[in-house]
Amino acid sequence: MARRTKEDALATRNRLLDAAEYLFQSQGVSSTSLQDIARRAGATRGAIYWHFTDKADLFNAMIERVTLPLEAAFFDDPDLRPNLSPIKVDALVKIRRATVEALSRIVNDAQTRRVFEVATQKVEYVDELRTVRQRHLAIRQSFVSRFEQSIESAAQLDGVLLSVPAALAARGFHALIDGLIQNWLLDQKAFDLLDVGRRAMNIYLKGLGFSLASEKETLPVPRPRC
Amino acid sequence: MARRTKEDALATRNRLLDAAEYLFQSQGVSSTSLQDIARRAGATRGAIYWHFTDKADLFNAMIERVTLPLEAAFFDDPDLRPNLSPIKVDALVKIRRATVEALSRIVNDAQTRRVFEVATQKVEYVDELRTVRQRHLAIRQSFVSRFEQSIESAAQLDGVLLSVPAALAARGFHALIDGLIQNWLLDQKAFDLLDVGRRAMNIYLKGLGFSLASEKETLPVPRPRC
DNA sequence: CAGTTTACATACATCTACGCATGTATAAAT
DNA sequence: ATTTATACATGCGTAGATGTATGTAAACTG
Repeated sequence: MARRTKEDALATRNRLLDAAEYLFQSQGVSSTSLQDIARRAGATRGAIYWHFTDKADLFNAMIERVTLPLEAAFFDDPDLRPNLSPIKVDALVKIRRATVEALSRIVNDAQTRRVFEVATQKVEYVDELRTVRQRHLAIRQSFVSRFEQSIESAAQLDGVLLSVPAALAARGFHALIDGLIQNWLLDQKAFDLLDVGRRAMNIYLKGLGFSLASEKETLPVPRPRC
Repeated sequence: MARRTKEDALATRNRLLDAAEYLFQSQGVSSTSLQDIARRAGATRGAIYWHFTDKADLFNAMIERVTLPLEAAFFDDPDLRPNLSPIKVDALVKIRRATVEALSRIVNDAQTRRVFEVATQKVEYVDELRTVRQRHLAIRQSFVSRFEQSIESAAQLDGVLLSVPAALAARGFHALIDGLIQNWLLDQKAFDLLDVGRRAMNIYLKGLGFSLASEKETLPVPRPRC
């Protein structure tokens, strides 16, 4: 067949990724053949081997198509960067906002949801996907570290003295949110992710000693150290 | 070859399951062939097709070999049954004990850990494993319901008034513990599951309004309603 | 406008898994 | 002591799936 222009090629690539996304979600990664993907994209395996080296590479590209923007949104948000100015704004507000934002993205954006579902239920993490797994671990660590900084900063600002190390508190916070997401993905009509997520988050933060003044998305009122 | 006695047959079956457990963990379920499993068990595919109908059936048996005893331990424990006597013992103590028990089982029992790892990372939940998935969902719901009962009962006993419905509180509690387990399974040297689990649990319960008098495994001192 | 590269399609060769059918030696039943 | 059912082993056919090699027409380059 004929050679296409660069935009056509990119479109083909995206159609392949779209097809992979759909088929991976409905049949699982390993039982989806490259043939299946090509067919659904209206192409042949030749196109796949042109754009990707193999199935693992295709999978990786599919993941990054949604996670890269997601990470960028999280890590580039100036509201979320650890702020080093002498006058601190409440880091807790940032955490709350970012968490709710992440949850609502999963609930509302079908593509994000599909890819998360694939990544958590429809793939086996073995040797050939080791790079994907390692990236996942690194990202997770970044999240936890940022939570840790924010919690520490917020504790200082609000005059809260933590009963556990901030690192541990952050680990728990992440596990709570991650656990909710995964459980929701397993059975999406079991509960309302946004509502339960928001309230469970507040429970946890309250357990850490933080006031819930900012629970209603208002700016927090710093409390004097008790 | 020769027919074996019933105990021999059972031993063969267990060797097959052992082999599957090991190979599933190290290579993933779908890239492990029945041939691989048979070879590692010192048998042939014939033995597998005798004991199981297919790979999904084998997988299911492997899962149930560890989850059935686990569920039995949890649901048959008289200490954990919702107690209907007028004089209630603190349900929170039961929850704490059961949770710590579950965590330490995962940390200390290699087989449990292997199977959990397979079930969460090394398998794709698609149509043929639908029954496994549905069982998983049902079990999870049982856990959450029991947590809900216990939280409600504990709140009544301790004079705590919950800021959220008990069902929601239970959902969050389960997500926290489940999230910690899954994250720990992904990177087991990232943190100490038992320690972090215990303390994160206490943070969450404190956020629900419960006193931490029983944190040190002592019996709780019921507080008057404030 | 000839040559080159791109963006695929087509064809081929290999490999491996699965399911079933059949063989078989022994334990258990009668 | 037969007979029968059990607990496997062996062999066969078939059906994809993967990777690579090769073909090709159009876009791009000079």
